[in-house]
This record gives sequence, C-alpha cells and structure tokens, in this order.
Amino acid sequence: MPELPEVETIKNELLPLIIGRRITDVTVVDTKATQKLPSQEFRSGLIGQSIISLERRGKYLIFHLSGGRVLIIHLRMTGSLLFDPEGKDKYARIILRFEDGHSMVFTDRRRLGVVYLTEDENQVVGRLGIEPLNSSFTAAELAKRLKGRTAPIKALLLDQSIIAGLGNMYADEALFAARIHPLKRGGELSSAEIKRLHRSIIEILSRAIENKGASVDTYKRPDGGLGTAHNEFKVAHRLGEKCPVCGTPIERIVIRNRGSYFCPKCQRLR
DNA sequence: CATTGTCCCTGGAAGC
DNA sequence: TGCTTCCAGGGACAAT
Repeated sequence: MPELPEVETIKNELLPLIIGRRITDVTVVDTKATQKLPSQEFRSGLIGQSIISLERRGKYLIFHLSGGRVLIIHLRMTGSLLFDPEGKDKYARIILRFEDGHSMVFTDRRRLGVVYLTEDENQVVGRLGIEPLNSSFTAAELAKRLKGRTAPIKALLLDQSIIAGLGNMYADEALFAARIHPLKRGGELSSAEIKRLHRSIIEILSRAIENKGASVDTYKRPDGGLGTAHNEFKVAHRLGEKCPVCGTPIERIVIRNRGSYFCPKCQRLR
C-alpha cells in the first residue's frame, strides 16, 4: 500500500530515469484510470511532451511537462509504476513510451488508482495538509491542527487535509511509538503526547524511506524490487503477535472502517 | 464546518 | 475440490 515512504521511494528511483525524456506514445489500457478525461485527449496531451520534473506531494506523484501541463498519479492501494518491465503485465493500465525506447507502465491490480492531466495541479493537490517531513511541520503546528478536534487521533492522522501522506500502516506505527491509543480524541492529547507523536511521525516515515518502503500487498519499486520497511513494523498487521516492548498480544480494532493495530498495555486510553 | 458511513475494486483467505 | 462470502483500505462523496 503506497503511503508517503513508498511514493517518495518511487519518486527518488524514477527521477533519474525519466527526467528530460520525451513521451512519444501513450496507451490507455483501462479508461477508468483517467477518470472523466477521454483517452484521446489524455494521449494527445502527453505525446510530444518532455518530463521536466517529478515531485511528491502527500501520496501523489506530480510530473511537470514541458508544455506546462501536469501529469498526476495516485497509486491508491495496489498501483505501481514500473520502468522498463520485463514481459507483459496483466494489470497494466497506462503505458508511456519514450523516444529512446524506454517505457513506464502504471499497473494496478485493484483498479483504484487515479491519473490526472491538468493545467492546474492545485485542483488535485491543493487541499492537502502539511508535509510531515517538511521543516514547517513542528510540534506546535501539529498541536494547532489537533486543537478542539473530537475525532479519534487515528482518524485525524489519516485525514490528508491535516497531514499529507500518512496512511493506515504508518499511522499505527507512529501511534505505537508515541504510546497513544488510536481512539484517543485528537483534541485531548497532552502537550507531551503531541511532542512524542510529532517526533514519532518524522522518525517512522524517515526510517521507512531508508528502507525503501514496505512491501505489503503489491508494492514494488520502479525496477520491480521490494522494500523492507515492513520488517520493522512493531504493530501494523501483527494481530496476536507479542508487543516488542511489553509482550502483550497486539490487538486490532476498526476505526472509520480501517483496521487499527495497537498494544493495549503500551497505548492506554486513559 | 466536523464527523461518520458507504462505495469503489479484485484476489486471496476462510467457511461450508 | 469448488463454490460463496468476507476482507483489505485511500479517498470521493453523501448523510447527519
């Protein structure tokens, strides 16, 4: 499941492979991927353009094109961007070909991923919240964003308009590291808890990027390689396993239709 | 506005 | 073995 560390890894590894390359052909295998944009319009908007930059914002990949337009891809649950994949991909949805014979394939088993082609990227990413690895993300800023909120902290961490890029796995890991129960109301966190949570979010995400993401489900890097961040998960997807701190079995509850893993002893509600 | 619930989508797992 | 049902979850959207 691509969250911030996975998308950041894809950006980092794709960047040197595609920068400056001109798109010579586009195949739209699955028209659902481009949403309401007709595939002919999508193709003609891309063909002939060069990729001049690649950035990440939250979980979005943003490709700036020479003509001024912007290609934006969200991988959602099972999407991958593969560079020069071997053989045919059963789940290929969009294929970009470059003038020198290379290709980039957007594959997506569950077909939830979305591709945009726009002149104004803010229409797609404009409502996203703060970047947690940006220096502007401070404990004071986090406190401000949680103040007065009554929803469970877990739900607030998943709200992309508050913090951009955290997903289910890393939200659970950050809450465990900060020793905060996922159901605790956001506005009721103490300043000590907010400081711990702030630090944990940064450390968990940074470490996962060092590990090139977590290969849970279908996540792959552009060269087809996997990430190793999941090996360091302490609670996420570890129902019934022993808490590495106290040995208590990890529990799972559902918050906003998302499975939340936590240690009932280390993360007390009160 | 804040919060909560539903839906999309598919393949792997679980149950019968 | 083979069929059916459930589940995973990011984000758009509707309802409250």
